Amino acid sequence: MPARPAAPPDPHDDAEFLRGYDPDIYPRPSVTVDVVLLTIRDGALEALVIKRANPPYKGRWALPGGFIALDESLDEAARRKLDEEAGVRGIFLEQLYTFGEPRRDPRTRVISVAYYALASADRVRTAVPTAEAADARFLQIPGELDGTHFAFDHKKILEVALERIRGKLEYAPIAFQLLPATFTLTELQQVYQVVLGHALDKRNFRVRMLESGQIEDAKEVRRGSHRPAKLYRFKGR
Amino acid sequence: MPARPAAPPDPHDDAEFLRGYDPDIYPRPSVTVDVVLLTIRDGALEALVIKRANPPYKGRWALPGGFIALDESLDEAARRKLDEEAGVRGIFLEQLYTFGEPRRDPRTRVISVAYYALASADRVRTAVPTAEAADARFLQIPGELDGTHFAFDHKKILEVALERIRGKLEYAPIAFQLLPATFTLTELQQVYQVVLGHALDKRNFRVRMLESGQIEDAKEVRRGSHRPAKLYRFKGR
DNA sequence: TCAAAAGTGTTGGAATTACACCCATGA
DNA sequence: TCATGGGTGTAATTCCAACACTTTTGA
Repeated sequence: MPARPAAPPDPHDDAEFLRGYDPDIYPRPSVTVDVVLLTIRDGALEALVIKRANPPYKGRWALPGGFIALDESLDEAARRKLDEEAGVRGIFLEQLYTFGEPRRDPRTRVISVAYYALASADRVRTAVPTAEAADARFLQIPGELDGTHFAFDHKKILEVALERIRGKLEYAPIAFQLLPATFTLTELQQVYQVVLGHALDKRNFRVRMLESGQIEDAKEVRRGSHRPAKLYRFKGR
Repeated sequence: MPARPAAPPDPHDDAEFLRGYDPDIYPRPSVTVDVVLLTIRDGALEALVIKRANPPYKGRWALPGGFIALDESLDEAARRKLDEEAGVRGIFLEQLYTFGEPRRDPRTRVISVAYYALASADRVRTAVPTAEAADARFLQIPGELDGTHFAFDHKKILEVALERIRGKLEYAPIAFQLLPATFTLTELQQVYQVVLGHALDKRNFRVRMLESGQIEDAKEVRRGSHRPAKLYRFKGR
């Protein structure tokens, strides 16, 4: 759901207006983006969190994110933060929800436009250490949500992200974003199971996927100490 | 998806931090809310739009909305704008999407948190005239979308709202928000048809609704110059 | 030969679609 | 009595859920 550029305004109208315009007639809040970066590792859904090196909430876990620049779009800000704080580029990213309770940040009024991003584990190696981050790690979701001390309302953001991705999994082709370019049907099924939080029937799952027309045979196999598995590829991207 | 209040921060940590905090170290954009107020009148889906009395985009049609105050939540700001600019209170309201392209407002960087609101026609009489509004009217959606000159990216916001409500109609009980407290099954069916943009089978629709458990018999009838129709009521709200 | 994961069909029930006529009322 | 919208059932099809064993490989 990306925003399109605005239609050009009537030129005479705006030139006239802009001469006298003072942006300070309305109070301005700070605006941040926060990104829920989700991946699957070791059969579990994980989200990147960063330990805050500075107050407020020093020592607590926070989502990667930060203040937007005035010349970048919200999507660009989210991608920049993903790059700077997680070292990840070019992955699936979508706006989640905007959190704007007046006291959600003790410093001042901060409105956070939250995003969620999906990446396969092989694209997300180790988090990049920055001046702001005392530490960074992947939290198991939803398993470690309750035992962790979060900064701001970031627990809530993670919960909303989980809810969104669970709902969306059923009708949108997003599971593939959590896998490398080629994958086995068992791996795809594991993505569904881990996100949804319950087991699925193998035979029904395979028929459903193959008949959905979303994937195609990659004409390769993956070998292990067992029967080789056919590899598939998502038809999009 | 309402935002919950943030968890309380560590007090010592924040007291220390706040003494030296300068909110101006990061540039701050302006933030507005814009509300897509949808209703159904004369068998058509309509959205309230307001003709701008001042630049920028003077004379073009815009959604009700405006700058947020620093001590109100985003939801509160949207409700305030609905009250001030449409004279409507207490209706269904949900966050839609946040639009933040750098040049979407020619004055300065403005980020708009868009909402959509649903109301029955009897709750939305005439729009309230304000200093900012040269005129206000209900636009037929999607019919009049293309022939109308909009301010900012408000056409895009309307399109996203329509897309959202269409998708949501199929799994969430929102159709009732567009009807008065009691309604006939034919009226309910019309809501679905108008939003989805295509006809539905009457017999299938009725069975589906009655078996869904979402509505109950209001033990009344509506009379006209034809056979009286049973009235129903939404079980929630 | 064994362990490990891959791969494969059928059946019963539920849900969905298509489809057309009679009913009750007010004018 | 007629115009208007209200109200009703059935059959065919498709979709979904439950269920267990054989195959292929590497160690």
